[in-house]
Amino acid sequence: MPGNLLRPVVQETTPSLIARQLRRAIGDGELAPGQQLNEMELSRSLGVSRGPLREAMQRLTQEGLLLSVRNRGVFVIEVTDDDVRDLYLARNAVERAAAARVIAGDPEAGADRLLEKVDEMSAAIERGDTAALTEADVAFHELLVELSESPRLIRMHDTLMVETRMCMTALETRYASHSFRLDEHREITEAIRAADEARVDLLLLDHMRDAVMRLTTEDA
Amino acid sequence: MPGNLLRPVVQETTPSLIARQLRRAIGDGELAPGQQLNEMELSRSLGVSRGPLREAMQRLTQEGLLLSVRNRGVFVIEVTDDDVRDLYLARNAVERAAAARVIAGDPEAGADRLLEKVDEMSAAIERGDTAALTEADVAFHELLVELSESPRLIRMHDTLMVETRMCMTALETRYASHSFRLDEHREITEAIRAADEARVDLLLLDHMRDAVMRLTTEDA
DNA sequence: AGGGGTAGGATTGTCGACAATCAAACGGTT
DNA sequence: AACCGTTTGATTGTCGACAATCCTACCCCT
Repeated sequence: MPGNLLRPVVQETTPSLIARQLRRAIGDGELAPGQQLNEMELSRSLGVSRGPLREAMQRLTQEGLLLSVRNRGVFVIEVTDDDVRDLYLARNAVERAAAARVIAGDPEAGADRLLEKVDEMSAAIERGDTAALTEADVAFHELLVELSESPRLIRMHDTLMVETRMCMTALETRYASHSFRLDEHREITEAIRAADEARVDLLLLDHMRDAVMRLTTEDA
Repeated sequence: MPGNLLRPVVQETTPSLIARQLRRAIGDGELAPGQQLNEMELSRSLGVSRGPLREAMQRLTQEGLLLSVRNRGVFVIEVTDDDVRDLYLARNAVERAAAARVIAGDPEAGADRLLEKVDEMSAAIERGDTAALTEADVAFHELLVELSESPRLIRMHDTLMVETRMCMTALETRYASHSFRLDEHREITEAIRAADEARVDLLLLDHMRDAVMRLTTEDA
């Protein structure tokens, strides 16, 4: 036995790989909101046939990232202000539950891991690297949900975060100066360490409200 | 203008239709947990080609209802006790947020609609119709989330409810005598009407705990 | 008898081609 | 000039066929 470091070989399926590529492209804005996805063109640039590509697009359609219109094609969704509000409502629901799980589990260890991400944000701010800041911000929330160790919360959250990333890149200009958000993340982390669920709920809600304000024009 | 009652024609896409069929079949147990889905056979019985069927299966794979293994095929997921717990954890997260939205909106109207479902459950119990009882139970929770008017909560919840239904039908025997759950639903409804969010949270959590207890063998 | 290797059958993965549908441009008519 | 019908080009929807992979059963060898 050459050690336990040989994982079971799980070949990922092709549509799954393509789907991930598309998700990244949407999140990074390479595929703009409203844009139609030309199957022939996309399949060529991805080096696959239309079949697997179509299967991958169905996955994103199910996630709500693409909009499929019969005999017309699939389009990247356009997020309205209402969508942003709904997006953060859903994120709040998921992250709140995840935080509760972390608190019920090992809040100390979780807080330590989360602080690393806060430090990354801090470093990104020092360098004035807004892209890295956004990444660290996203990573913080993804880690929070991962720490819950709930497959379903994680899956739902992943979908929501692609949309979030899409909004952030689309409105990068308006989203620029969020240096003060650093403190918000730190407070959330410490509230988790203190196992103060009520306070975490409150802080998360505020955090989401801030983001919505920043990402929408008219506020509801 | 012949009235405003002509909706815009939205042709549903074929994979979407197939996906719904598959979801229903899985929820009703026609496709048993762990069973492999033979593409050729299924496509014949659905009257479509393998292409659209595969696209539909990718949708369910994304939802977590099917498990796709490369070069082996797709299988209906088998829900372990851990899965049941996670399932209800996720459901609690979604329904809790939905209830909060209802309370923030029009709790009176929502409670009225919910009471209808409770009455349906009551009627089903009178008739001894367990199938109808299960349906009404599911309908109650689906309505609760629909009332939130949150597209994302609704979409996530729909997925979770297919799994729930699958568990219920798989363990129908053990799940039989849930007459007392009627009161739980009524209490939840009235707590919503009273706009007592904390109480709704508590009742929902209890409700979920009950269900998990009933659907699992070993309790965590 | 046990183990390993090998052929067979079946299923999935991928591709290319054809049919169906749609949006836009064109041309004719009033 | 405005409107309507038609044609055209392009894109999607669907299908069948071929290649790749895997599981099973069988056979041979030790």
